[in-house]
Amino acid sequence: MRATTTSASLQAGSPGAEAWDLSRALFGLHRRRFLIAASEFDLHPAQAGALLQLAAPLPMNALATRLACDNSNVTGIIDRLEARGLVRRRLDPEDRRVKHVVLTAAGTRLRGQLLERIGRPPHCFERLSAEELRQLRDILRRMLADQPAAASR
Amino acid sequence: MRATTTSASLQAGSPGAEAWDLSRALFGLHRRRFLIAASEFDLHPAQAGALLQLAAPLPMNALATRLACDNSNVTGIIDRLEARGLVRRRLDPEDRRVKHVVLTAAGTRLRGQLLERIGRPPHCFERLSAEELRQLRDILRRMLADQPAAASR
DNA sequence: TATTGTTATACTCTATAACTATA
DNA sequence: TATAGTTATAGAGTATAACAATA
Repeated sequence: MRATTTSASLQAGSPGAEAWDLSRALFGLHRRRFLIAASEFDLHPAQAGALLQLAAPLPMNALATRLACDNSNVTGIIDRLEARGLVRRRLDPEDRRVKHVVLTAAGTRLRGQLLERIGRPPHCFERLSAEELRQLRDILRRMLADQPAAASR
Repeated sequence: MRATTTSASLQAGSPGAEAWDLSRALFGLHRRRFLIAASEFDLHPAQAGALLQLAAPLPMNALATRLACDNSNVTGIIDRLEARGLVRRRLDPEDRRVKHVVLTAAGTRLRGQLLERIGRPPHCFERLSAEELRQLRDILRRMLADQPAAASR
């Protein structure tokens, strides 16, 4: 027995708990697609993950937070993406400690190709009716509204 | 312009496409939780991923498929989990080429602790009503019904 | 004094290819 | 001949700690 503040619909065996279990099964499917897509572009998973985070320029620091890894790892990952001409470092004129990671044209193109692969809904989405897809979208919208990308729990 | 066989509710900008985009945002959140939980138990992400796959014993081979990596990687990952007393290799009496990876008592315990961390729905689930959680569960159930864990697209 | 990013180190993961044992 | 798993190798990721530059 554990005392929690969780609402009834989120406790073990509840609809919420089961919905999260099923979500995690879907994550596994997505993860495999992601790994396969990354390898097809000769990207290490961590490199592909970094590229995907770079919809807009991001300080090294923020990138480390999003990738849930140490700052020192980002140095190496960005080094190699930079050597491949996919990103560049841009100094922040307002705080000269900070470096922003910016996609090059080639990086933008490759990121787009990566998104074409993993951005397409998986086949199991085709099992749903148009009405169910709308319901799913609306529920996820409400769940994720105003959630900063780098958050959280 | 690309010719696809995708139904109207899955094309770019459609409810289905947006639902998938939002799902991927949720995956990112889950991924960060997973990485943090793994490091708290001194597990490399790949080791934690392997442990999570081991709800039941699994041949090395099948584990490699689920982790979307080469067989040769699984050898090292399982070596280290075995050295830590979390899993053991069990020979298959029917096909002596095959080794099944089985959780030890300690491995079962650690896997349970890991699941306590990442198996709890994230805070954003609390934004949903009981009715919405039921809807979400039902939609995901239909989407994932009869999908083998190691599948697919 | 704290923060950003880098470097150095040790360990782990990853893919590839070659190898052994078994089918 | 094909498959399951291991080994060897080279390159990359990962955490930790120490460091320089900047705030």
